[in-house]
Amino acid sequence: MTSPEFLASLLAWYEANKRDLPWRRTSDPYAIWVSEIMLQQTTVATVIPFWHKWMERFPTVESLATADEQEVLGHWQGLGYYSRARNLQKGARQVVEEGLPTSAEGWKQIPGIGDYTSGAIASIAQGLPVPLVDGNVERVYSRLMADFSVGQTLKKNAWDWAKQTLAKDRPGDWNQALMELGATVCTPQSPQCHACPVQWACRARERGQIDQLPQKAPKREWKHLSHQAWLIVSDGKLLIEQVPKGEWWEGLWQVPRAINSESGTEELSARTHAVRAEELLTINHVVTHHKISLTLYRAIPSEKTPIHSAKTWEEVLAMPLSAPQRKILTRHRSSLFGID
DNA sequence: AATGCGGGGTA
DNA sequence: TACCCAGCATT
Repeated sequence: MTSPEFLASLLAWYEANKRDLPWRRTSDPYAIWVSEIMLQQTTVATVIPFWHKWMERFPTVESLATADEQEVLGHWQGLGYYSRARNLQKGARQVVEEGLPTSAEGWKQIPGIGDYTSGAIASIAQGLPVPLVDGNVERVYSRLMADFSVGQTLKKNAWDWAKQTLAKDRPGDWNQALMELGATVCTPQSPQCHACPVQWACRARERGQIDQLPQKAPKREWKHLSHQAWLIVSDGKLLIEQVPKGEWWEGLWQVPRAINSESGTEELSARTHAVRAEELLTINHVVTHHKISLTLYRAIPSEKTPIHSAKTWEEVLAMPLSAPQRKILTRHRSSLFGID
């Protein structure tokens, strides 16, 4: 498996078939770092436009380190998992203080960087001989070696294999070749085995078990959540608030929201000094293993309602909002004014 | 080892 | 709806 033929076949295939991704046109460790963080649990196609906009606004570690957090979150809006953005800025500040890490272990000390990302930056941006395992590598490994294990066991086996297999003279290309194979040929559904440069080395293909690998872990149960949000309009402006620290969507903005219950209604009433009126619409939002039902109500402000902090529709929609808030506000506005 | 994170595109 | 994406941090 670690034969010279195996390494040479995959590397040659990579050279001839690699996608032209924007972060492959730079060797700037910061630019590659940004791409790797964005690519955590996020597809390449989604990331590309965000990466361009980010690099335009925050072209250097210094520019990110000194940026306003609201602007950082704003540029992340739509990518999700916002702790990635907060950690990226923390990391930028750390690097400005201490300099760039010079090893995978060093990168791992930076918030938001774990086993995969430290290996990726060290090997791709710095040419260091360290392995990596992501979802692609795990799948490629499980098929090549016909490993039917699941979860942590599969992950550990894949790491052991990646360490042994690593092409130490070209670690960055090798790691990307493995991931590229998984992303474009050895795909989860309908893998293109006939186009695979190492099909001759694949035990799952030899045994006709490609469709059974990798083995899936049992899926988790859905958790159902019900939230309510209040649309408090005064003089054409909406009352909004920043999500407090420790809550979901911390640091983003929202129209006042609580769980959809008696106590939630009381809480919102106490917080906004408004009175809940008619129901406007409900949206469903799915994230990870949660199904969130969010209902928007109109609410009537009182004299004590802090309407001085209200903002126009345009201002609100320009702020960093959580996905469900953006969805429900956009949908309601279009039903009001017939615009998107 | 399991879970929280609180997204999003695609078949 | 199901699947899963260049995962990480916390418990």
